[in-house]
Amino acid sequence: MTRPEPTEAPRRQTRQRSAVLALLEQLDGFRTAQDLHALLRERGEAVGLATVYRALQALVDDGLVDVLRGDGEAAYRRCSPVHHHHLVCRSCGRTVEVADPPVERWAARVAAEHGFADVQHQLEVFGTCAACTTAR
Amino acid sequence: MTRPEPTEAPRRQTRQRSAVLALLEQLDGFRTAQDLHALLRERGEAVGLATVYRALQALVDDGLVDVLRGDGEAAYRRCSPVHHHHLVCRSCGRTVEVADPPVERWAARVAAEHGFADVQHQLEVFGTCAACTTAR
DNA sequence: TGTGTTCATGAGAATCATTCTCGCATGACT
DNA sequence: AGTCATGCGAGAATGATTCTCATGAACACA
Repeated sequence: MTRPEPTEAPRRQTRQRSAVLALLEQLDGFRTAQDLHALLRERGEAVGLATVYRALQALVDDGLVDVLRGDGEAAYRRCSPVHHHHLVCRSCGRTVEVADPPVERWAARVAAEHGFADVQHQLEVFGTCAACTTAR
Repeated sequence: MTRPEPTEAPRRQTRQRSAVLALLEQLDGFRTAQDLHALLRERGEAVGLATVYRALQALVDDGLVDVLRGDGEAAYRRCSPVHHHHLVCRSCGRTVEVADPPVERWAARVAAEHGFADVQHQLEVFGTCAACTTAR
């Protein structure tokens, strides 16, 4: 009811897509597509930039990766498939996944009060992590 | 301690900036810079696109306008200067400002638990408003 | 109210991330 | 192995935003 998925596209497994996912698995924090592309090249994995974008989109569609839109460029991160939010260090990018049932309920209630239906919400928390705070 | 504002730039009042702000006052919902530019031209207000961007940035810096980054393009809206969040209709763009003390506390607590300092958060709720729901 | 200094404007070029095009390569399935 | 749709790569195209720089307008002060 929330996700009809009419044209269930058969996803094909290729070296490039595996490489992108594998790289994301090792990283901890949000990275831009361009960053990921550069990292792959450094490691000798020859992957085109357009392909990185396509792979990331596919992963996002499959719910394996989350997107964060900072100023101008989008950042991606391997995430758990259950609904959650992020606590992101604005200095080093380290990220913690956090759940918050109260916010879910609050969003639904406020939306209902104003007559809004089919509600979604996005919540991100930014701060400076302990390591970065002491390091300065 | 939260806003040092070291180089308090003297903001100059010009016809163009007033026009942008005046237009935003009349509109209800988030609009892109390009939209605003087009609207101004329709109304006979000759304003350059670059100037619209500059004016919007200034307004955002002054806390008079809020930004929303959808896919690719940023949207702007005249908002109250107190901290709040938005309930946005994804169909017609109509927007309601909502406050939520519990979320504020929750964000602060979760951040503290993970050792994060200097915390900020962004929360937006999207849905379909009553008018758009019945109109379909 | 004149006048100079300084900041703002505008047209178009430049930048930058992202997407598209299209010919070729390669998975998946028989 | 053979077929064939799907994915890939390089570079062009797109589209939003920012920059450049010569000109114009605000503001402070005499």
